[in-house]
Amino acid sequence: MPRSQGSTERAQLSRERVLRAAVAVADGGGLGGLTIRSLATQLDVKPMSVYYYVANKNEILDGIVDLVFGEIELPVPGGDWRAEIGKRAHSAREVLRRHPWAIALMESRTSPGPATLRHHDANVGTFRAAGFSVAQTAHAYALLDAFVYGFAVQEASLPFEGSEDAAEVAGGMMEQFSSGQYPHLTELAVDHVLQPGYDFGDEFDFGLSLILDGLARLL
Amino acid sequence: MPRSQGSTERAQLSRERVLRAAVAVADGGGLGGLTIRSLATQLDVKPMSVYYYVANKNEILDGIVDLVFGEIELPVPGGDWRAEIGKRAHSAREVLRRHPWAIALMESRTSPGPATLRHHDANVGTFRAAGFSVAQTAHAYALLDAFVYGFAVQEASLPFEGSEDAAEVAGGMMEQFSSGQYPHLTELAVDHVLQPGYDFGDEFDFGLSLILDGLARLL
DNA sequence: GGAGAGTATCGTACTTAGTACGAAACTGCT
DNA sequence: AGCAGTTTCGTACTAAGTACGATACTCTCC
Repeated sequence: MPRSQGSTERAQLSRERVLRAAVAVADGGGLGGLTIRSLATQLDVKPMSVYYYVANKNEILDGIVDLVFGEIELPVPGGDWRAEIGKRAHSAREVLRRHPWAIALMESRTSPGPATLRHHDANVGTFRAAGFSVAQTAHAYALLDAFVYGFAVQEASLPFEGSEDAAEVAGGMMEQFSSGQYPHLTELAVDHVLQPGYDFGDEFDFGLSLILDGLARLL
Repeated sequence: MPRSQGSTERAQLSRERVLRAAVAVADGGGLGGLTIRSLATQLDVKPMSVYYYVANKNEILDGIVDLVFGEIELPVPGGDWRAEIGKRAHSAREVLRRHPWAIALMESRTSPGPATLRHHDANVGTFRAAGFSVAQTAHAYALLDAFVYGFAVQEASLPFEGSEDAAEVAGGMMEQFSSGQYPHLTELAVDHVLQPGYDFGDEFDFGLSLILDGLARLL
């Protein structure tokens, strides 16, 4: 019974709408909160209706990973490679921050969608245009992406957001720290991480610069 | 009814045995294959028996993450920092290769166990002993771990193991490649990744060296 | 050596989630 | 109107986490 009463006109479903709604649900409640039923609720339909547009939940997961890849700004081959690669690294980090659940997914999905392939192609192309050999490009891209993904993993696992609430969260761990068993961790926490103004996110630029410097030396 | 017939003496359960069995199940069938029922089968008991040793499945997940951290070789503060840090990076990579499911877990768990804390403490201590300032240690460790985790994520998402079967797996993707839409990816695949002898794992040493070189320059 | 008390294991059953199967409601054509 | 194609939904089965309480075994302490 589509578009039932004619008055409360409900937009048509579509694969696109299903996947976008899935992203919204995951953003709100994590991957665990994404169930066919929660997705159906979000779309204001009954669970089985979404199965007209996707074969199964796996297809939804593949689909939203590709949507996320599509949100990352593409580097432009032929431009200033440091700027282009840096730009897309920052963009990727932002996107993964917006959709932390995507990191876990990218690991388990094995069938890349078109946005994913386009994304990788643009990156590889940027390195090649900058003068990196094919082998060097493989090295560089593997390293850079390992850093971006890994940083996102770390950032996602932080139990706090920003620097303000770091202190209180750390309070709980401090009980274990105060046993004196972890002196170096304690020092790092007390003298650095818990200081006002500390933002783990700043570590991203340090790492990115170090890596880009190292890569530049290859040329 | 413990140790029932006296003859088929079944070893006592324990939290330790439960967690080790959980690791074994996850190693065999991935995180998805780890259910209370599959775990119980592995232990040769009935599902509810494991709940005597753990409060819920979450506790199992926290527990096995800590077990995995415990498998990683610790660096020794005060030794040759490059060697020590490099050793633990390789060890971490090996361990994460043995237990690929652990990567996804580390992201979502927020209550570190003792092995986890000990691990981080040893790393931080090694940097400090090498002469890195507290702030530099934070930079260095964040960068290094981002790389190690990120590399593990990438390695886990490879649909093949070793270089032999790369070719056939790539065959499927090639259909999309051959459309000519992804020229740089195609070049990378054909001229490099699919060449005999290519092993993605080798990229690890390149990245690790580049990072350690960059860090050494800080001192 | 029997009576609790404590320890370890299990049976039953409820809940949530994915989804197969087919019915039903609506659309546009003829 | 009648029919075919499209879209949505109702019912129901299965798998998995786990609450609750029963059951069986072990270890004191008299």
